[in-house]
Amino acid sequence: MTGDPFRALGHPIRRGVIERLAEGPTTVGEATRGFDVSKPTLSKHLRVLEEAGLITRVVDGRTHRLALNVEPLRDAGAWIDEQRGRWEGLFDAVQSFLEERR
Amino acid sequence: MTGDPFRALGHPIRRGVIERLAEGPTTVGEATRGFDVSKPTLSKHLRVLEEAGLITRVVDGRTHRLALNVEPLRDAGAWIDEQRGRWEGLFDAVQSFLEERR
DNA sequence: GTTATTGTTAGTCTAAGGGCTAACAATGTT
DNA sequence: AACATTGTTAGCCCTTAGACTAACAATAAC
Repeated sequence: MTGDPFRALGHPIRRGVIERLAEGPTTVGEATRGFDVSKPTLSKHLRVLEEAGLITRVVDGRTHRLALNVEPLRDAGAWIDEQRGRWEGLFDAVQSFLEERR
Repeated sequence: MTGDPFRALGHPIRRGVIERLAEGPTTVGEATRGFDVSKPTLSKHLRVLEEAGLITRVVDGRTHRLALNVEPLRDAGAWIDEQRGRWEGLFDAVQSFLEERR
């Protein structure tokens, strides 16, 4: 888990893979079907997701079964909610702040 | 808003700036204080955040006042929650999936 | 035992990311 | 008017990201 989950989520293809896996675990082939890039490129994207802890791989014969790993997603969501929550407790301050000073 | 919010959140310095702004709007100098990189580098990071719609800038004399913009944060959080929610409705399928097949 | 399928590894290429210094622009301060 | 402060722009450098092709490894199917 050397990778940063936020960074891993920073590429649309990787988010696309996450979306597919969110509907159920599946193989590499299925999880990456339709993205218009080469297989090696997709393989790299999967590795980034794996290193960030966002997906788990179980080798099953010649196919690799992928599953979503929600913990990092939960953490990322919690961070976002935390920042949002703090900010939203400050609307009065924001209002006065945004006013031009004379 | 040409930038991708997820990508913008992919750098620790940028997340750090978000964390500071979550505690209240402030100036560039304050929001970036303590990060051990040069001013131009920080300026670039701010631009990335701005282009992703995550922060708003109000020029006030020679200082620039920054404010957090929660909408993209909310969207990002919603996306994460959605994926997580879908996945968590599947635990039975996951269990059977993860078992080795003989 | 070939051949097909699934997926990764190795190596290369190019562009973008993230850093720096030097210089500037704009405003405040004295 | 001169200087200080706040912040950006311009230009450079180096590394990493993200793509490709070619080749391989492992298993399944025939």
